[in-house]
Amino acid sequence: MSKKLFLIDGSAMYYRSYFAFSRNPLINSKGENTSATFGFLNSLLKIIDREHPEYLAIVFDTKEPTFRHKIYEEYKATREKMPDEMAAQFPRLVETLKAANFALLEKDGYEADDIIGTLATRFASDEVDVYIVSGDKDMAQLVNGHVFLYNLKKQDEPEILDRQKIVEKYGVQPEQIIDWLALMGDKSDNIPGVPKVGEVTAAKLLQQFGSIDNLYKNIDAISREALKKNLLAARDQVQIARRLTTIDTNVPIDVKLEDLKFRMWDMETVGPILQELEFRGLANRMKAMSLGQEEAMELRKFNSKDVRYQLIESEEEFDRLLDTLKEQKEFVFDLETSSLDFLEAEIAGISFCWDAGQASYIALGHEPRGLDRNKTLEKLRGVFADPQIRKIGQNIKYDAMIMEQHGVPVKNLYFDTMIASYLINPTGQHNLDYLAEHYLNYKMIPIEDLIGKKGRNQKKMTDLAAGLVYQYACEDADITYRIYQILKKDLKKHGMESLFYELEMPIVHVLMQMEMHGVKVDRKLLEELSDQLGRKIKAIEQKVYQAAGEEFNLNSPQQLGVILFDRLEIHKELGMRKPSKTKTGQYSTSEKTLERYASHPLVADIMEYRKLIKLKSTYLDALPQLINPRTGKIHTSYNQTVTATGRLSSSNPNLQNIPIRTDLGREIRRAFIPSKDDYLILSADYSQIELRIMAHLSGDETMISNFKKNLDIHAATAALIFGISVEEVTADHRRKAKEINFGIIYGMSEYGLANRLNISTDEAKEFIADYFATYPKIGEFMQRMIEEAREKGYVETMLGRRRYLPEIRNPNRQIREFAERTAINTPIQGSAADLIKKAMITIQTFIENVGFPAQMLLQVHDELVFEVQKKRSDEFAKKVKEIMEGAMELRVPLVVECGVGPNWLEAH
DNA sequence: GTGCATTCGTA
DNA sequence: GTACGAATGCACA
Repeated sequence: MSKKLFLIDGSAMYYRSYFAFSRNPLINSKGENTSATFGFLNSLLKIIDREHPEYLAIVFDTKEPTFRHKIYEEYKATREKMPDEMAAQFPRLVETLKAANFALLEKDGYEADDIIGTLATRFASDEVDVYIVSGDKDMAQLVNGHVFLYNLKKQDEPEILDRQKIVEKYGVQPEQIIDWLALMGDKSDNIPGVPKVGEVTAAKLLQQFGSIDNLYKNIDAISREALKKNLLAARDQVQIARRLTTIDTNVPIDVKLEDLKFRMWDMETVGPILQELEFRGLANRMKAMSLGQEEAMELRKFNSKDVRYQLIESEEEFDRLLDTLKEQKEFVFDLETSSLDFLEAEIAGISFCWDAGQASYIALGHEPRGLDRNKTLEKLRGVFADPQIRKIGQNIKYDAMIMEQHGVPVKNLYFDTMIASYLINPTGQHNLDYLAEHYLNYKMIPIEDLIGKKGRNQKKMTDLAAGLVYQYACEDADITYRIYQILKKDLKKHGMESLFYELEMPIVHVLMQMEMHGVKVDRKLLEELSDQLGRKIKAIEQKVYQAAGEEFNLNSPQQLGVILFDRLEIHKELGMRKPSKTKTGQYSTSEKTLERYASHPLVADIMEYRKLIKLKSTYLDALPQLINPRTGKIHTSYNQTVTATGRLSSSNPNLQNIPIRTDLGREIRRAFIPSKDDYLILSADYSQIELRIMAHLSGDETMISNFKKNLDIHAATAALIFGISVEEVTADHRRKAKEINFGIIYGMSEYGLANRLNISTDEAKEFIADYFATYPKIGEFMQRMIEEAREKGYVETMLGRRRYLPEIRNPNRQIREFAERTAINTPIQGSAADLIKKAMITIQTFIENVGFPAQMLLQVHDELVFEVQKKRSDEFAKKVKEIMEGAMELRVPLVVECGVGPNWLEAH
């Protein structure tokens, strides 16, 4: 067997690694972006693990110009500079690679390609096969019987290209690659080719003529005149291109094969660096590899000696488990169920883990049999209800709710790995599969292996035999436990213990109560409104079709645009221009665009149609379908780990976007009613919460004093920036001031404000200048947030919630400025989220401690909605107001407005 | 069936 | 100009 020499184009691999993570960069707790280093090492390990090369070298480009620049000044001239943020990671990568013993090569004046070409030519022999890892098709010219291209693929198998595969892939022999590239040019290197000649034409020409020289000798054999003309015109250019694309295989570099011998790294040397980078999984894997046990890092499967997964099917076994469970201070529990909807879900079984590598699965609802469900759950009540035993889980709210649905209350929800991961990096992923790979470098058994792919034929857990499920279920619990051990320490390191244990975990219980209780809606009212709108919509539809002269899909912005502006050309009637086009080249037909053409009766009708159809389809028709037949109520899900800022989100349905701004839309709120006869709806909302938080965070004296005087903040702002008295403030003044106040929270630019207020950029600029003159510390605050993001890599909220902003150093202005706006907005929006969560916990505790006849129903970012017994609603409103206003001590007062009524609409 | 784009509802 | 989720159409498989 030949020995293998791997020659890796390090610069190319570095680029690829960086961009693989650019959407979701890897950031360690120090805020250092480690994406490129991680990706690079990962690729390297993959190769080594798979191929066990005897020799390996990593080759880099240098910054010095090469002989190609001398031949052709424009060489690579159009290539974009490496992003700063990417360049910043390079020294770290080199440091790591050196510590891991890799042979690194570079030489001024030569590209990595040339060095690789030289070494490949020098060392390829009957004894040594050379594999080039580059991704660049230029390298195909080097391929021969002992030189191959090796391309890493995203998943599974790498692609290995030998002579035959090159011919299949490109349509030319390796010896023809140079000519082929020269004919078609290379955009990324700024080498122009022959106009109109791409991969295919170039390959055809070479198949016909063999080489460029021969092609020009027989140029008259080309019948297509245009092609011939282009070829002739580019003749000199093609010769230059040939020289540029030819890889130099005679680079004077003093390297012997023995210098490239791959020697396994020493963990003593790389270990500390990997630890600094916080590459835990990778470090484990490298350790395993260095010990010569490549498979070891695959976490042991159920049947291996270190993992004990147990299926519990008999009462005796269960009783033994229960006895041990009772002695634990903490355990992971995880349910397998028949459905993701907690009201529908049947329990298939429960897995437990309190020691890494050991887990048990209690089969309760499998085919053909399992333990008696009710009896077993009854026996488990004690441990679940025991507040001394800490419960750990992944997305524990779901499991706990199902237990409660089955009559088993769960006390002491101590640790949710999903939430912990969310706090460490809110913009990342938090599903168990991802966490397992990220923290443990372990690939979970895919659930599809068990229940099949999504779709009609997907099985339910309860359809399967327990013997098939338990390994999967035990693995879930085991992995969750291992991740828990890591994340627990991480939270401490990040200074997030109180945020986690005192805010996020306690809120889980509150959300559970809200979701399980649900909110009553008046189905009949919704149906009546729907019928009413349905008739109106039909009428408008007919009118529009008449005017258009044909029927089309009014819901399709694409078709609508064509009808309005190509067919009817309504812009001409109005003496206006066509609207701008969207990214995908269709006419914009958004509300904002249509507004401009609204004087046309057809457009006015379409706008009305849009409004009505939206209300009907999104709310009136959707909500009744989500009423649970068992409870007669709507049970939304509150998601605690999706927003980047710390807010909750709501889905299935989203009850955080029920209309309020238009009268017709508001009517939908009339359908949200108490679930009991003698109850009322209470709505409590924070007044100007985000502005108040900004006043607090900035410490701006003027704004603080405005709030302390309990002034109408927008009017007060208007008076100050326009230099008039409060009495002189008109509605228009106030509106403008309000826009600026809001705009500031969003980190707006003068351009944005101008757009919003329909004024010139200069005027907007002036407004903003006046604003900052009025509230000087607000401007300082904004600057400070941007600075903080630059220095630390993240910004944080009042309770220490973080958001990483790697884009803050992005050289692309648009991207960078977006990050700057987020740096301003996130501490404000996120602190408001912290605040209301705190209030929710206190209110829920109050309700439960006192047994108050009230229930929290909804949270809409700055508003809480309850149902409360009529005769005690005043008392409750007072208490809620007191708690919400006292949730945190700020430099400004917090103001909460309460309203009660027979439904959500009238509670406002 | 899945994924993206557009639009529009909320704070 | 921040933060979301849902309905719809449409191009792809």
